[in-house]
Amino acid sequence: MGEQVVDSADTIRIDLDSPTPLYRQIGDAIRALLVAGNLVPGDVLPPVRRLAIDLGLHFNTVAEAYRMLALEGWLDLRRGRGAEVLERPVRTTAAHDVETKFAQRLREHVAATRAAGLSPATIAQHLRRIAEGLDLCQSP
Amino acid sequence: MGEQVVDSADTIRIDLDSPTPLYRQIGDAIRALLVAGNLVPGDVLPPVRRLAIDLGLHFNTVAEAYRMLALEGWLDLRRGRGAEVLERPVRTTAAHDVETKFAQRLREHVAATRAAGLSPATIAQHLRRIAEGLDLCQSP
DNA sequence: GCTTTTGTACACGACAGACGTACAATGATG
DNA sequence: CATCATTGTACGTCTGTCGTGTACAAAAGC
Repeated sequence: MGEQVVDSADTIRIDLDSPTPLYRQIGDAIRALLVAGNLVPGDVLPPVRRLAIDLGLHFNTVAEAYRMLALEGWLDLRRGRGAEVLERPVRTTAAHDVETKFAQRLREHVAATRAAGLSPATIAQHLRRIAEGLDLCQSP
Repeated sequence: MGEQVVDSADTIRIDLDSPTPLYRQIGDAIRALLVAGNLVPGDVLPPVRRLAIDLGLHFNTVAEAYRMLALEGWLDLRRGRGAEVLERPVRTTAAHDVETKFAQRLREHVAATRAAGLSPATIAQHLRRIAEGLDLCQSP
C-alpha cells in the first residue's frame, strides 16, 4: 500500500477556458480514477504543491479539490501526512432525483457534443463502451 | 410553421442549487430539445418574460440563454418579434479535441453518478438507450 | 398613431474562484 | 531530543461572473 498512481498531467486534463471551476475539474477527474479503481484505499495522492506544479496551477486550488473529495469520504486528509485514499462504502442508495438528473445531464451533454460536430455514431460508440465497462464492474 | 413547443417547466428543469449558471442550464436544456428535433426551424420560443415566469426566474436570465443559443446559430433573435428557430447545418466536422473532452466528461459524469449511489446497471441502461436513439437518428 | 409586446443595454450588488502569504502539524534527520 | 523540511490549513485580496433592477428601442397589433 501507499503507491502514487496519479501521474498528474498524464491522467488529469485541465481546460482553462471551461466554465467549470478548476478545483472541480481536478476533483471530478480524480473521482473518476477512484471509481474506476485506478486509485485504491491505501494509495497516497501527490502533495498539493507537486500536483499543482504539474498542472500549472496554484496549490490552494488543488487543496480545494482534495477537500471536496475528503468531504465526500474519499480521502483522509491530514497536514504533514498527505492525502490517503480511504475505504469508501459504495452504497447503492439510488434516489429518484439522482437518476433523473443524470439522464437529463446525459442528454444535454450528448446534444451539446452533437452540436459541436461529433458524429452520432462516434458518440454512440463511446456510450456503449462505457456501458460495457459498467457491466463487467458489477457482476463479473 | 410557428408553433410553440417549449412548455416551460414541463420540459425544462432548473436546479437552483447547481453550480452551473441558470442561463446555461436553460440554454443546455433548449439545445437538447433542438438537437432532438422537438424544436424545428420555424418554431417560435416563448417570450423571455413568459418563460422566466414559468421557471420562476428573471427575464434577463432567460434572455442570456437565448443569446447563447443565438451565438451558436440556433435562433434568430429580434426585438419585438421573438426568438425563432433557424435552419442550422449540422456539420459533422469532428475535431479530435471535441471527442476527447466528450469522453472524459462522460466518464466523470458516470463516476460522479456512481458515487452518488446509482447502480451501474441503471446507468448502463440509460447509456444504451441514448446510444440506440443516436443510431435511429443517423440512418433509419 | 398609439399602445402593447418583445428583446437589448447597462449599471449594481453579491458571491465564488484563483491566487498570495503566513501558519500549524507531522515526520525525517542529526 | 532539537531542528528542519514537508504538507495541509487559514485567511485576506482581487478579479470576474452571475443574477437582478431599471430604462430603452424596435416590431407588431389595434
